[in-house]
Amino acid sequence: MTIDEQLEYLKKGAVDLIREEDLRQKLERSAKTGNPLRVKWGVDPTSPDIHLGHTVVARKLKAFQDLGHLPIYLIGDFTAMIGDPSGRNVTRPPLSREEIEHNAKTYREQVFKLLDPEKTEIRYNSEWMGKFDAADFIRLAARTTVKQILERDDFEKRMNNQQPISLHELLYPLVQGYDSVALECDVELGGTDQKFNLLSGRDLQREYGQEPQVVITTPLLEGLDGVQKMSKSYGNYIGIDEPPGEMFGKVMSISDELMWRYYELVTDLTPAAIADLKNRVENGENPRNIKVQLAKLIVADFHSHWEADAAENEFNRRFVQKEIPDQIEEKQVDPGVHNLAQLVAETGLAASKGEARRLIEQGGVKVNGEKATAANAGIEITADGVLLQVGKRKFLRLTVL
RNA sequence: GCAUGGGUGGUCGAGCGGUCAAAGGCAACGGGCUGUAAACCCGUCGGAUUAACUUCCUACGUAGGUUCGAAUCCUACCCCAUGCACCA
Repeated sequence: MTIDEQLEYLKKGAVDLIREEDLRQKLERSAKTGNPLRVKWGVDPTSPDIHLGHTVVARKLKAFQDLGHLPIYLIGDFTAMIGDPSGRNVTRPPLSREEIEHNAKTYREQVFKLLDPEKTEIRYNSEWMGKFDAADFIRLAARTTVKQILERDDFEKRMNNQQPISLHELLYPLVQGYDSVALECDVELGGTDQKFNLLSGRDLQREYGQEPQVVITTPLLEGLDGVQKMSKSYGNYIGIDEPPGEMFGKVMSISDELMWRYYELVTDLTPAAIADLKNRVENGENPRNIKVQLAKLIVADFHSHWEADAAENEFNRRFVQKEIPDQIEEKQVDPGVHNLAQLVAETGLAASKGEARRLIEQGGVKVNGEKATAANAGIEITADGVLLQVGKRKFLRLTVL
């Protein structure tokens, strides 16, 4: 690829590229000297799972890797030990060394579903931040001004909305920025919400006499609800560790509109190919088909093609032909006659007896495939077992103890 | 420390003595329809209890109080925000 082509490739889907000219220079120099660019992606190991939203950035990292550059996967274990700044109302408890180590490990495994581990550097910011003493920290803090830090969009908003900002949050951009100094990064990637922090790396590198890194931000992927950004705490995420069937189903549950966003951000399809799909829908093709294709692409990315096919088949059988799944969880109960609502609640299919009753009244509960009508019906659990279904997705086979 | 304004259900956010288990939005859940776990429409959305109209309990920062009656008024406390306190 020519430098121009590389630039185009790296720009795809990015929101900010600061500055393009700097990136061009770095690419040119790298091509000349043969030294790969050092490209950092920092993650916060407070929650152990990577979801689809993270992969938007990870893909960009992979793009650099594919061009022969060096991804640096930075695990922010030091910052994690202090606590999490993004927990706006809830201050999450600091994690222990062991928890962080554990999370970092799963992170590593997961990210290598996308990246080539042989060509990736994994670093921890405790390597250098852990050696900082209070004096070092104060010296670092002296490199910036309060006003500069408060320019960060979300700080400004929170100031205006009278929401609290604790002091240590102001230090985060500094620590994150210093990581770039320590790693001598050429490029740093992150979601658009990271823009300020990434830029602060540029500033600090300049302060420390280094060439400032290039900053590339990627859009934040909306979660399944299509409203909020994908995040574990909103429960609207697709974890890349999830089983194929689950993953497939979740993709199918996003709205037709949102699916385009997923195509753009988490698949390798070119803009032209996506435009083509859109065209097909406009010309009357069922968006469902296009969504199935998306679901398969995503499942195949993190599992395999055959598992993607299997997930599709399973999905069709269950939701199109409304058959019951092959694998059903079993639970043992005492033999004899049970009150239905009670049973549904006790087995965890509903959160409470009241909810169970409501579900039954609304026709959401089936016993052996028959819609249950009376909440207080007695049902007998025999040696043959009883198949209990709540809604379309929850199945449970009850057998005698 | 003082002053002012706040703390409401998963979340945002109304209510400011009774008709409040608490409007409305969002999220979630069930049903219908369909092209799917999409869109749309309908319903549900603290817990227990009754076949059911019901009844009971728990809940509006915490603890008390006033009142026949409190999320709403008073007192104390806790927490949050903003401002003031220095430069006279």
